This record gives sequence, C-alpha cells and structure tokens, in this order.
Amino acid sequence: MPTLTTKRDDVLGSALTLFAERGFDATTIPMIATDAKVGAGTIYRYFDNKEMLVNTLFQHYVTLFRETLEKDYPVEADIREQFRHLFQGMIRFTNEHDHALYFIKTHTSAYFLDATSREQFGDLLMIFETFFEEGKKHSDIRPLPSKALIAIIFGSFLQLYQLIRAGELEATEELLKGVEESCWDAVRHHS
Amino acid sequence: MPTLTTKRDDVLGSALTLFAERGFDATTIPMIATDAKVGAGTIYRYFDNKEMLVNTLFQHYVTLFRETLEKDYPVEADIREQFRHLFQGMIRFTNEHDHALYFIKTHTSAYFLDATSREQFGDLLMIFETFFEEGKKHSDIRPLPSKALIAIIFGSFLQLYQLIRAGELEATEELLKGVEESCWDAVRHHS
Amino acid sequence: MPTLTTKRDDVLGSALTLFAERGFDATTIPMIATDAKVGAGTIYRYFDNKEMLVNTLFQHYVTLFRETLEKDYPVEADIREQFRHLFQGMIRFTNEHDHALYFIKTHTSAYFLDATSREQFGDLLMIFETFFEEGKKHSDIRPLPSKALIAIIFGSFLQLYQLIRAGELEATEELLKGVEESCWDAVRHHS
Amino acid sequence: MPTLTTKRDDVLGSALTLFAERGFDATTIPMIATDAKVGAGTIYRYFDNKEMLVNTLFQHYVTLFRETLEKDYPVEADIREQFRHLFQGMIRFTNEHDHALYFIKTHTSAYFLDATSREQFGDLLMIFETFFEEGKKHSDIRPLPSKALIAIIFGSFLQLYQLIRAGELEATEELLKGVEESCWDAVRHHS
DNA sequence: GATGAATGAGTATTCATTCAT
DNA sequence: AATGAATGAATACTCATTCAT
Repeated sequence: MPTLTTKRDDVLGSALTLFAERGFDATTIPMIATDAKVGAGTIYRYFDNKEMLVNTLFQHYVTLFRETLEKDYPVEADIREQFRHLFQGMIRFTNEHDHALYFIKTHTSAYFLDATSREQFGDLLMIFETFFEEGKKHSDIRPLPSKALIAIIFGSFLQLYQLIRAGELEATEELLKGVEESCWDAVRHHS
Repeated sequence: MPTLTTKRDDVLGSALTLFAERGFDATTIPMIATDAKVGAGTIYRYFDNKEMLVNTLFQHYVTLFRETLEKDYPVEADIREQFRHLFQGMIRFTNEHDHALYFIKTHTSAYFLDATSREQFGDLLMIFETFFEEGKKHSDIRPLPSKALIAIIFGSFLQLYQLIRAGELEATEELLKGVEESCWDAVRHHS
Repeated sequence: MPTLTTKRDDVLGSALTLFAERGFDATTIPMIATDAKVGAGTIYRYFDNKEMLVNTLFQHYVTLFRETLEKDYPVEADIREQFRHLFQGMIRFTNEHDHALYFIKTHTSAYFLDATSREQFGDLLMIFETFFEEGKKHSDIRPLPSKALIAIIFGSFLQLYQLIRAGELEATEELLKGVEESCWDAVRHHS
Repeated sequence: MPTLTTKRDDVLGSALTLFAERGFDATTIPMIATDAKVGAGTIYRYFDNKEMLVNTLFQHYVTLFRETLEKDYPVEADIREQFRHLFQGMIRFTNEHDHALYFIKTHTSAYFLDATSREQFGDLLMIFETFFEEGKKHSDIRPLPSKALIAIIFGSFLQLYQLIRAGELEATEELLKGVEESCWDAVRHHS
C-alpha cells in the first residue's frame, strides 16, 4: 500500500530534477508527467498550473534551506565557527536535496516567481546578510557590500557543485575543507 | 551600398540580447526577427535552425572572450600581475560586450550546446587552468584542483555581474577593486 | 431514510438547469456533480455517458410536455377552444418546469440527439399537426403546410419565452393573452 | 492564381457553417481548419482567438443583414408595403447567406459576444422596433411590446427556415407568400 | 537574396470516463 | 452503492520551419 499523496511528491521530485537540469521553460508538463510516472492531468489535481508548481517547489526548498541554516546556529560562537556552520549547511542541504540549491539559484530572478517566493527568498538571504553585516561591524569581514559577499559565496559554491554533479570533481572531505577555507579567505577581513 | 552581411550581424546582435534577457527557450524566432528588423525566413538563410544560432553565438563570444584574455598576456610578470590581467580582462570584456558574459554563463550547461561549443568553452577555461597549475607549482596558489579554483573565480564574478545587471549593485571602481582582492585571496596560497 | 434514487433525480435536475443555462457543450460532468451534490462517478451509475444523460432528459421533458398537452384535451370543443388549450398548455408547462421548454428548444436540433429523442419530439409535434390538419379540413386554419404552422407557433412562443427568461419582458396575464391572440391570427383562416 | 486573402474568407465561411450547425462550443478550431482546408495555425494569423473569430463573423453578418433591410426601404409606402420589404429582406438575405441568419439568432445571447457585437445587434433590432413603434402609433400594429412582436416574426421565420434547410419543407414562392401573410396577421392590428 | 504567409507538431490545460476503495 | 483520484485524449493556441513569390 503506497504512502498517502505519493503522486504529489513524485511530481515535485521530477519537477525539481527537470527544472534544475533544463530550466523552467524547457521543461514541459508531459516531461514531468512521464518522469513522475503519472498522467499529465494528475499534475493539475495538485497544482493549478505550471507556475504554481514552480512556486510551490521554490518555496518548499527555500524554506527547507533556511531551516537547515537556522537549525543549531551557533549564535554564541566566534565568526569563523558561524561561517563554518553556514557553509556546512550548504553542503548538507545539497547532499540531502540533490538539485534543490541549483534549482533555487537558477530560478531566483525568474519572471514567474510570485510575491511569496520572492519574499521567502529574501528571508533566506537575510541570514547571510545579517552574518556579513555583523562581521563587518567587528572588522572580521571584508568591507564589501553584503550582496557582493553573498554572490561570491553562492557563486563559488554553485559553480563547484555543478562540476561535482558533472563528475568532473569528486566531493572529498579534503576538497570541501579546502573550498571552505578559500571562501572564508574571500570574505574575511585580512589585516 | 550597405555593409556586407549586415543582416547576419543584426540577427546575432538581437539574439544575444534576447537570449541573455529571456533565455533560449523563452526567445522565439519571430522575436529575434522583429528586433533585428529582418524577415523571419531570413534568419534561416544564415543559420540552419535555432540551435545552430545559439551555438554560433556562444562560440563567437567564448572565442572573443578567450582572445581578450590572451591578448597582451603578461607572461613575464609576477603571478599577482597575471591574475590582475585575467580579472581586468573579464571586466573589460563585460564592458565591451554588454550581454555576452551573462549569456555565456546562463547557457554554459544548456542541453542544446553542441560538441564544438563545449570544446571551445573548455579552451577558455584552459587559460585559467594553465594559470592556476603554474601558480600551484610555485606555491603561489592554494593547493586545490584547478577546476575548483576556476569555479570559485568564475562563479563569483558571474554571480556578481548578475547583481550589477539587475541594478542591485553599482559597478564602481572601488567595488571592482575590492572584489578582485577578494577573489585573489580566495585562490592564493596563504602562508 | 431518504427517498429512493433521489440521486438520479438530483442529477437530472441539475443537468436540466445547467444545460438550459449554459448549453450541453459548456456544461461539464463535474459541474453537474457539484450542483447535484453527488460524486462525479455516481452520474455514471445512472447514465452510460453524457449523451445518454441529455437524451434521457430530453425525452423525459418532451414526453411530459406531450402529456400536458394531451391531458383534458377538449376534443369536442370548437377549434378556438382547442387552440387555447394547446397554448395555455405551453404556458402551464413552462411555469411548472422552469427550464424545461427552453432546454427542449435549444437542443431540438442538436447533433447528439439519438433516434428515440427525435422520434418523441416528432410525436410531440404530431399533436399540433393533427390539430392543424383537422382545422384546415374545415377551413378554420390557413391553408399552409402543418409543419409551417407549427414552426410559426413554436418559433414565436419559444422566442418569446427566451425574452421572458432573460428578463426583457414580463409575463403578465395581458401579454400572454395578446400573444395567444397574435398566434391564433397567424394560423387561423381569415375569410 | 487565387484571389487575395482567400484563406481568411475560407475560414469565415467554414466557421459560419459549423457555428450554425453545431454551435460555438461544439465547434473546434481543428474542425474549422479542416473544413476550410487550412492549417490550424493559419486561423490565428487572421484572428486573435476563437472568440475574435465569432465576433468578427457575427458583426459581419449583422451589419450585412442590417444593410440589406435598410437598402431601398420604402419610407413613403404604406405599412403593409414596409412589412413586405422587411420580410422579403429576411428571405433574400437568407438565400444569399445560407446559415447567416440562423447563426445570428442562435448566438445572439451568447456569453462570448463583445460590446461591439451586442451594439451592432441592437442597431439591427432597432429597424424592426422603429417599424413596430410607428405602426402601433397609427393603430396599424397590435398593441404588444415591440420586443414581443419581433420575437414572433423572428421566431416564426427561423423555425421555418430550419425546416426548409432540413428538407422537410420546400421554399416555394407560394409558401413564402403564405407565411408572410401569416406573420403579417400575427402582428397587424385587427379591427 | 529577402520576405512573411502558411503549416503542423508541440504546448499547457481541461474534462469525460474509469476504477480502486 | 458512492466516491473522487487518476487518466489520457482532445482542446485552444504557439512557434520553428518551409517555400512561393
């Protein structure tokens, strides 16, 4: 006996993979339906239309990501420890939800995102923004706009993630450690 | 008498802008034709089909970008100078060819890129790879896989460029200087 | 304990209203199910398919209309009295079965009516045909084909009924009296 | 060499027939395309969408019908002559534009008619309304609401027309003469 | 060479119908 | 018996591509 509303989850799963791999516009409803082993019409039982589907997906993973980062956040620890928490959070989230972070990043400024999606994405960025603002106050972080610092971290991480997914790089403990160090050096204040 | 094959260039110009702004799938041939002030059929005189058009465009700008980086490469200078050359090349290219780098970034792993496009993109990365390999030999660069280092630089730069295009960040001299420093710290070997 | 096969009647009732108001093609099975407070699948327990449902409905009301006209038919009365009976029968039927006559009118020549429906509609017209044939024999009725005379009466009445339903005309006693007179003058033999 | 924009006319012709025979909702774009021997996409070169197509068709024939009735209107003649003009106009228009009048009548109160269509239909009715109002003033016409009188004439005529199209009645000169007389008796004031 | 009208395969979406519960 | 989730064929409409002019 299958779990309740398996089909809805199947659709979301297939949509995540396809949107991440091909993008929203290049992914057709029949593609999703076939991949999810579901009739095309079934998708419309759970989602009003294709845009509702992306937005649902986007919000789901943005929220999940935010929660991952917020969970056990070491408020009292030093800034390097906090950075480690955030960076390891990105890695953990990526491992647990294969295409999710790449999907989020590539669809962040898409024309079809609704207000809620944009708002929740804003909430996500806020975590990093707060971290960087705080760090700059104590001169622990480079005096660059927080948005630029976020771009550097995210850009690096996602580009790297793409290489790993493509099999061009292996995600060893050592590599991830080195990249974290590199990213930290990119944003920290060098005295 | 108008310049020869002006129309072909008009098409390429319009395609670049539209692909960069809306993406390949959301850009229609009639859109390009209208923007280029050309009949839709004319596009097919110069390009076999839509995919041929993107690939031509992609290869054109990837090659141009590579040439920009290679030109006046300071082979004899020290590594920091070489890094500056590459980073300033990215900036210069971006300024001279408005949508080109963004177009390259957003279409780098697209499903419709052919072998030649992927190969030429590989050639482009090779410049950075050579730079990093050489740097690691002299312990000037962090001992990470070159691919990872490229991902960090490219990822950062392109993500940043996206913010600038979106108007969320202003490309001041100071910002660019700071970002270059940040990227350099991300890849250089810290003793 | 609820009345037996209430659900079948609920479906027929909702179908009548919706078919009359929106037409067969614009009415969906889910609409009927919702309106009848019944599951969509339940409709298929009572009717093989949507076409069977319309035909059942059509036949039901055509027969009911025929019976209304036949009941207490004043066989012995003079022709004017017989005409009054028929005309008042149309009015009475309309009052008792709100959407029925309009539904019949708008679906009379529909592509999905089966042989039985067409036959029973023929039987209904037969009442008028008999009336007119008899009247022409005695030179009380205009020497036109009975079918033409029926068209005139039916066409007039139903067109009028449409206006009343649309709220553009009020069905006062006086109006109905006047229209009856008009229709009678349309078919009677003027010496 | 075919006449210019033949295809647009072919589409309109096929649409008229199909809308008249099956109704708007039951007529699909592929049906029209097939009947007009035209690609489905071609229809959209000439009409924005299906609703635009019906409205164009509706307005075209309503206007044509109005012009037919207004042409050579015997303003100075007596009322019987004017009625003949109108009635013969309906016949002539029906003969020249096979399904047009039936299409107009069956789609008059459709949900998809736009403001222009409704307005132009109002203009058409105005001709009859003016005629009846004038007639009632001189006690030549029965004291019924003009709308009712129009319903009687149109209802009769169209119901009859259906019979003729179905082959159940032959449109002889004699029949049409008789029906005109009948309709006249239906609306004229009997002293 | 250049055009744009014409096409039909492909898209998102709806809905009659089935069937496991 | 009754339900409503699931389906896929069918719908309106779009767009890459062709081809007569």
